[in-house]
Amino acid sequence: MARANLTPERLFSAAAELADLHGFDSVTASAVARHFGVQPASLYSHVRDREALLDGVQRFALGELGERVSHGIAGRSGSEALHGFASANREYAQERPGAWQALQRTASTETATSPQAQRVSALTIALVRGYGLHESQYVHAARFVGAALNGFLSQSRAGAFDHQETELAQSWQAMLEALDRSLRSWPAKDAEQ
Amino acid sequence: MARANLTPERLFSAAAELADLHGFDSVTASAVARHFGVQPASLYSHVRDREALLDGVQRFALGELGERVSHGIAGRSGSEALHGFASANREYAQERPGAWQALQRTASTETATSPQAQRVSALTIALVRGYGLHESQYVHAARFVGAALNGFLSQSRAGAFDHQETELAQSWQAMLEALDRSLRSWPAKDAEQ
DNA sequence: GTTTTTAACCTAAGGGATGTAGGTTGGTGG
DNA sequence: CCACCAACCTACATCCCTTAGGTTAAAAAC
Repeated sequence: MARANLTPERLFSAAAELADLHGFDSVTASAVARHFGVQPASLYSHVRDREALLDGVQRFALGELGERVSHGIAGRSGSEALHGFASANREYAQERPGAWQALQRTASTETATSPQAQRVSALTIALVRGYGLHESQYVHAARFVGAALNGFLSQSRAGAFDHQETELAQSWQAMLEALDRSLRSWPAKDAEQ
Repeated sequence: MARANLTPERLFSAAAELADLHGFDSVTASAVARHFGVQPASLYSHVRDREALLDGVQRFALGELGERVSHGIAGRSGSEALHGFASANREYAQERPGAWQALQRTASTETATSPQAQRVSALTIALVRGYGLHESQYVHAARFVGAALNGFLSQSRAGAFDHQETELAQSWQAMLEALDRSLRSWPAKDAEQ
């Protein structure tokens, strides 16, 4: 009986693929085990429990997103970087729907402090820095941008928007313009206020 | 054996309570049945399956949110209405965390077309109308506002923001100001563009 | 009030998932 | 080659979901 050579990393990426194919909710220890042709109990040599498996998928997805975002904003600033950043997010959600959904989970401490999470965070800060904001405002602006983009993608996927494709693209565009305007007019408050 | 007098509505609101107490993921047909002192199989006289149960919780939550938002924007416009709208959302997420989480599900067609969903949508449109936007822009602005607020609440809950309470409140405030600015500067495009 | 009907409940059953404990064995190192 | 170890398996207990058919409380009909 040759061994399947499971590793946590292989589990996470395979689970992400399964999520893309069948939906994030369908990712179970059993489904992943079937994918590798082993018994479900075998996975517990590599991950503590299902929660840890899904956490790992989340970190995997963060890594992929960070890669795309990094490319999307490379060499750009201001409005162009914003468009690159936003497109990277949107395309990831479209091309990796199941993996993207993993990002919506409540993050474990391990994930929240992971290099992958910190990379995405740093890239968002870099984006808003390109608008020349006061440094004390970076974190607020970054959260705003991240929230708006992710919120839009989340709500469009969840069916909260009654939409046609063209109209949705217009709403996306209008949102990017709104974000751009608000970033360009961000007040120069310093840390004293 | 007296009957428990189950109805779909009672199931949905009880499930929402359980979600608040134990987390949305813990809401199962079995848990709800235990709450009412009946066997799990009995629930299927009232809901088609677990999915339908969770859908109902979502509509229940939409109803509650709509009620709060309605009060939050009553008699207000512009920035004041925005603050009322945002506060209603934030307080709902804080006071009904489990029910709020039900809102993040992918909506069924029944839910997306429900009176509750349409009310929340109409209230959001009323909010942006108060900024004097061109009518063709209502839907885009409404989506932007809804996405930003929900995205922020979602990410703060999910641990995506490394935060302290004071800083988080400042980010929230900064976001409201950013939203206000972007709405006040929304371009007056008409439908031809 | 009594009887009949109906749908709300129950039991039984089958299938699936999760995770622990202990056993077996493939692969590595000496 | 042998010893060791961790990766795998089996067995098991517990829990969940849902269907089919049976029982019965409550509503409707007389």
